[in-house]
Amino acid sequence: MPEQTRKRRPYAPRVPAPERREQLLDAALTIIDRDGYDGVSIDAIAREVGVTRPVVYGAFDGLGPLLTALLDRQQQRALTQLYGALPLDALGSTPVAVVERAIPALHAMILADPVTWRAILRSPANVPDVVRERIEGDRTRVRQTIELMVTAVLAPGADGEVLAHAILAILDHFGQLVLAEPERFTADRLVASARAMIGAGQP
Amino acid sequence: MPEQTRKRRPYAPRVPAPERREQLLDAALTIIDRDGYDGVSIDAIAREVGVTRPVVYGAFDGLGPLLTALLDRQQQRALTQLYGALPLDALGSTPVAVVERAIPALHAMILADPVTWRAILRSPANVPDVVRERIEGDRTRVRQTIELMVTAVLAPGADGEVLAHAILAILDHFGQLVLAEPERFTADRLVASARAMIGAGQP
DNA sequence: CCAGAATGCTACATAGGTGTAGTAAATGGA
DNA sequence: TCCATTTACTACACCTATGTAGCATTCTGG
Repeated sequence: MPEQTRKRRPYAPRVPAPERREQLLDAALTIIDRDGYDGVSIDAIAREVGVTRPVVYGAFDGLGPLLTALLDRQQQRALTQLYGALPLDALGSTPVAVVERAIPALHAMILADPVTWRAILRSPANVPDVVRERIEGDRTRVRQTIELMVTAVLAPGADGEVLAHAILAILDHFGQLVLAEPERFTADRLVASARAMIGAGQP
Repeated sequence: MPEQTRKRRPYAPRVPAPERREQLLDAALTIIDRDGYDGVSIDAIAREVGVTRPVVYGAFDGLGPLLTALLDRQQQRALTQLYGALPLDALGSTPVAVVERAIPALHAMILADPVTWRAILRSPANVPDVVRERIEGDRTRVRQTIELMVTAVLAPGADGEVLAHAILAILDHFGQLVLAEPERFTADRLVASARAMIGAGQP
């Protein structure tokens, strides 16, 4: 009987459940960074870790819960970084001063953890609903924070809502530029342009 | 033999090839608008039209070529609209004047053909390569046009490249706001905010 | 009215993904 | 040492999508 047990797959190293969960989340993040959100699937994650699908199902209830857990893990990190970088104590400061503090801080923040920020900034509209709603919610909250800063710094008559949208759109796009070409888009360069935009004639 | 010909599918209306092609492109656009780019597939398009897949393959060589054809059709329309709305004769004008002309024009343009613009503005990173490259190329060209306008209007020392990125990011996002909530984000409101941003103290 | 061209359908093979039931191996404590 | 637990694997059933070969139907011009 030579063909009896035809090459059983070698066992992957046995790993306790909690550690396996972390490992799977890492794998998911790696895939997102390498192949984009489209590449993420239970199957791809299992392959990335060198394990079979049932192992993944043993650790998470499916792709949605897994990605939610991934967000849970990255979210605190990211938001902490972000709120640390935003000059929340902007009251009484000038717009230019705010920009000159915020942009370099955000620039450094992104380059310090590019994988996380690529996953957030490049997150497309087609991610699983759980993920999209989550990221959208965070964006909204950040935008509202920006709105507070805007109305604190600018004339009270300004349209804080729209300005906050515009600022976040710029920051978002600047972030993507930095991630794509860090050497070309330095903090100084972005600050200079931001300063030019707020109006060179500002006090 | 009662079960001999078990319900053959009723023939869809016969349509000459060129008309069928248009119909399929319309269906693809409808699906993109309704379900996003993820919903688009040969299968979905065939279903949308009420026809079987081989019919689609008879008209196009696959999803890539079909979407390319769709872009071909929408592109001229969109770019014509866009370059008509952009104040290319900006030299000698003030930034505020440029904004006051451009934003209402863009606003009207988007609301006049929301389906096309949703397909462009919401196009995510994960569309088929053909489409992504195409839209990216167009964006780059538009951005370069903006860069020309910027350097024409602003001080020659300004960083045209970064400013063009920022402006396009804002316009892009404003477009999405208008598409999402046209009543809330009127042209006037967006113009006012843009004016505030270029600096209230500008001449 | 009746070919033959044009158009549409069925059916199949292929590929990748989901989720699960049942089984096999490793591990640690009695 | 041996058994129970934990962990991992196999195998299957199912789904959706791609792409194609061959057959069926409709239409049109002679």
